[in-house]
Order: sequence, then structure tokens, then C-alpha cells
Amino acid sequence: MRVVFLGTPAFALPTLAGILEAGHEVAAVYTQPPRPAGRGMAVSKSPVHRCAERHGLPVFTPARLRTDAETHTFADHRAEVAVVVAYGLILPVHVLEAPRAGCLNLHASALPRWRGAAPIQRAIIAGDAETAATVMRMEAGLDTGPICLVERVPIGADATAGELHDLLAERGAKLMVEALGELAHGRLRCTPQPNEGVTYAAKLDKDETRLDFRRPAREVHNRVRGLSPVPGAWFEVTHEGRTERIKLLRTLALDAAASTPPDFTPDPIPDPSPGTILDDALTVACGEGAVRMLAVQRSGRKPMLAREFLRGFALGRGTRLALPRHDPSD
RNA sequence: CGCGGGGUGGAGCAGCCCGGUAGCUCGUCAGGCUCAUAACCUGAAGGUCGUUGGUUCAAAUCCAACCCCCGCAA
Repeated sequence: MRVVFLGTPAFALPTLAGILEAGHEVAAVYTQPPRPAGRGMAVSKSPVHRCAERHGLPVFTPARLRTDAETHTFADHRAEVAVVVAYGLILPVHVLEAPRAGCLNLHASALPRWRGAAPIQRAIIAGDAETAATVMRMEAGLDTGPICLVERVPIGADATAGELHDLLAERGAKLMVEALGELAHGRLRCTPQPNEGVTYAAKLDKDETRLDFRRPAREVHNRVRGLSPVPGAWFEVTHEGRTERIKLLRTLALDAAASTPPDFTPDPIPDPSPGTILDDALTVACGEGAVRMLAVQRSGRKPMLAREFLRGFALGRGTRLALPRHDPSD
């Protein structure tokens, strides 16, 4: 089929590649315009932008689609179908109606749960045991369109957002290729989303990335893996007179009963309040239970395993980690 | 020119301010002791201290330029 592809981050890459491999004609690729980003604020092109250029595809990077000029440009691609994967702009009705066979969207959740910006992270932070890759037809509402294909995916108890992201990007790509195949033969069936079970996956806020060890261990653990590897959940510790931010990339949740493994805690800490390091293996007391740090990253350093970190950074039992100030509105 | 941290044997770090024969915690290899545990003992190998140039009797350490990695912010 003749398709226009709209996408921006790495999540969209497998789908674009899959569409090309399947032999579809990609008439145009839309992606977010290059912006000053990263260290030094260097202007950089989006992952989809670079991938499209490698394949010699025409790239369009309008700042907005809601103009007559862009609407006409889009219509001129004469696409049979538009495929949208994490594009970053709302498509105006005129654009949605331009392709003869409609617009398909890949979304990384089991709709109608986690409509919106950060479905993968939200599902993990919430402790969901399962999610899905979903292909739906697009309509004006935010991720409200009828569902065409779904592939359910279990979320392991220790799975990170990064792992789930890669998995869903791959599974979703296959699903989208399958959907295009069905669509080409005019037999793609869709069913409306249920009205119940709707939740929204709000964009991640910076304030959410700081860990609060007063929360139960399971919650802390879910936040760590839901934000790993980016943007990363972190805490602060004062080391040799300097306050340093340390990201937690991987943890082990120890429920209350199992929070004191005999091999590392010869003597109990007198007052194991939340934020206290309980042993010499980076186990931190939480509101309920404890979490053990398995992989961390100091600012300015590379990610490393807990035991490597400990060789160069004294963070032994009894240390109290700083806790965020309580936010009354929270 | 957005702010900042860092590049030292295989890993993680100290040493740099106050130049003068490269150190710590591990890992690896050999041997020993034990054979419950990331055990213990002895010995060994392994480093152009990111690169280039400068200052100096002498530079990991001071100065300049460059390369690379990373955190924040966007």
C-alpha cells in the first residue's frame, strides 16, 4: 500500500522498518522537527528522521499540521493509509480524513487502559501484571479509536520500562504490518473500545522521578523499574561533603518479612526508619519492607552494578538517605 | 558558545590544590588450606596515568589545545 508514516522516537523505528520490509510504498515520513537538545543544546534530528534519511525517504517536519498549507501538502501524498506511531502531534480532522483507507495507530497499552503519553511507564509504575501492543483506527479523540489488533504481553515483576519498550516496539511493528496486510485485502476488522476501564497515562513529571523511601518497598521498586533506564528514579546522598544524585536503575523488592537476609545483616539497625541503609549490600528501608539496589548510576558516571559502585563509594549500613520534603498536595 | 562531573593495569575508585620512583577494594593466574557462605592464606602477571604540545632538573600532578564518556537543564 501507499502509506504516509508519522513517528518520532525510537519506539517507532521497528514499525517503519517493518513497513518497508513488507514492501509497502512509504510516500512520506512525518516527524518532529530537529530541535536544540542534549548536552550543549546541539540541534538534533529525531530517530525516525535519521532512519528515514538512511532509506532515502522524503521527510517532513512541520511544527504544526493545523494549517491549510500543511493540510494540502499532506493530501498531496495521495496516501491510501497513514501509520502513526508516537508522532507527538495531534492530527487535525482534515489530516485524519485524507487517506482513503484511514489512519492506523500503534499504542503501547491494553486500551482503553493507559491512553495517552506514557503508557509503558505508567503500567509498570502502577504494578500492572500485563499490558499489550494495540493497533487501532484513529479518530479525533485521544487514543479512543476502535481496536483492530491486540497482542497481550505479560509484565514480569522486575521488568523495566526500557525492556518493555523494546519488546512492545517489536511486537507492535509486526502487528502493524499484519494490520496493513489485512487492510490491503479489505478485511481489517475493528471493534470499539469498551467504555469501562479507561485510564490516562499522563506525561512523566520531573517531580515523580525522585524516590520517597517512605512508600512501601513494592511501590518504590515499581517506580524504579518504570523509570529505568530513562529518565531514571533517583535519591540524594551526601558523600565527602558534596550532595550527589544517584539514579537507581534496578532494584530487588524485599517484602517486610524477608527484608533482613541473614548473610548481610548480622545486627539489626537500632532505628531502621525509611531511607536507612540496612546492610553492606545497599538495602534501603522503606515504609514497608526494603529494596536492595542492584544497579545504580552516579551523576557523571556510567551505570554500574551495586558491587562495583560500592568499591569506590562508601555507602554502608546505618547511612540515612535524604528524603524528599513532604508535599502537602500529594 | 546553557550548567556541571569524569577519562589512572580487566572492574570500581584514591592520588592532582601543596610537582619527585603508581595506591586501595576487587577480578585474573599459580599454589596452599579448606571443600556451608561474594571464604581464607601465600605468590605472580598486568599501567604509554585519554591525546598532543608547553613549563621544569623532574609532570598522573602545573599550563594550553584537542578527543571521548556521563549527569542536569531543554
